[in-house]
Amino acid sequence: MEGPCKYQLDDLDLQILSILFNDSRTPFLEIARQCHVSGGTIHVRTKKMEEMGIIKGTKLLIDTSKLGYDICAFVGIKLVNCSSCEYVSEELKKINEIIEIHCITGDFSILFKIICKDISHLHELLTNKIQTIKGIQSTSIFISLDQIVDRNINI
Amino acid sequence: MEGPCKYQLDDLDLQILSILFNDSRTPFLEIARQCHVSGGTIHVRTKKMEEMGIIKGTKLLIDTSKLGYDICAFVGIKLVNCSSCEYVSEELKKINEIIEIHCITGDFSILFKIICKDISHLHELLTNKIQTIKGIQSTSIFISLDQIVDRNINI
DNA sequence: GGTGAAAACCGTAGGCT
DNA sequence: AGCCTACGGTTTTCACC
Repeated sequence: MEGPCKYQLDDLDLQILSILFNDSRTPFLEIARQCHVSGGTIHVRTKKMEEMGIIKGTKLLIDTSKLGYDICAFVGIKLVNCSSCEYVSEELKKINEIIEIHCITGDFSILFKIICKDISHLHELLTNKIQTIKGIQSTSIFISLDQIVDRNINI
Repeated sequence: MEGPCKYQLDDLDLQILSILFNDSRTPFLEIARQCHVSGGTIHVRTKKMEEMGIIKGTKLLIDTSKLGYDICAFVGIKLVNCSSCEYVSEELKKINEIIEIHCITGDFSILFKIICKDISHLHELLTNKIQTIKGIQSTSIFISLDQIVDRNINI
């Protein structure tokens, strides 16, 4: 194995990924022009990377504040018992406003990202939906004042 | 104002968003069929939401572990002085492996998400690129063992 | 593995209701 | 504001190299 990654992607694959990172809707023919190959090749390569599971899809980026969701916060959870991690994350999953959940090492067992309309909405979700989940010892809130970067790794 | 959000989106707009949340590359004609309107209408609505800044674009979702980046971690930063927040985040922005940066309230001033090949890569970045930034007092690492959810809010 | 062209499909603009 | 039509561009496939 000589490539930089597990799946022996060649330079062309990486170049395609790099272009799609900047704009995931770049037409294949435009990518083809930039890479000096035919559109068919881009199609085959992209499909291959999708089948490999490298490209999982695309996510719509929206300005949640314009939808009335002004608060973005991270919440760290300490569990009474580590073994309840799976149960608690399954319960968190049911809450629509939670858009990212991670099991983590360190001071907390679970870290999640939540989007709320305002502080009282956050308060209500914490009190009535989150802190009522069995096995949670405590929650620590980190409200995002500003998201400065949201991008893909540049390979 | 009677809608659920600041920008008076109607049911059709919300339905379009909802479909795009599930798959941001759904063809307009397919959305049109699901919403029982013409493709042109979907085009106009989508363009309107882009112009309003509600739809900011799309982000390619990739399996970073398949690209050889096995470690995903959150890092909380305590600053010597709150006022250096902007400077520090600008410096962090220059590091490719950092894909998300937030200014936050709470125990930390800055929280960022970083993708690394392995633990030694993370160690190297922390020691040589991150902890050398002026104004950082301490860093706390939370390694993600499992990302369970990554989605948009379901309106 | 790549090419180039054909066919099917989609995005976009313009006119009409 | 939505519908329909038409055009230009894109995706996808496939025979050929």
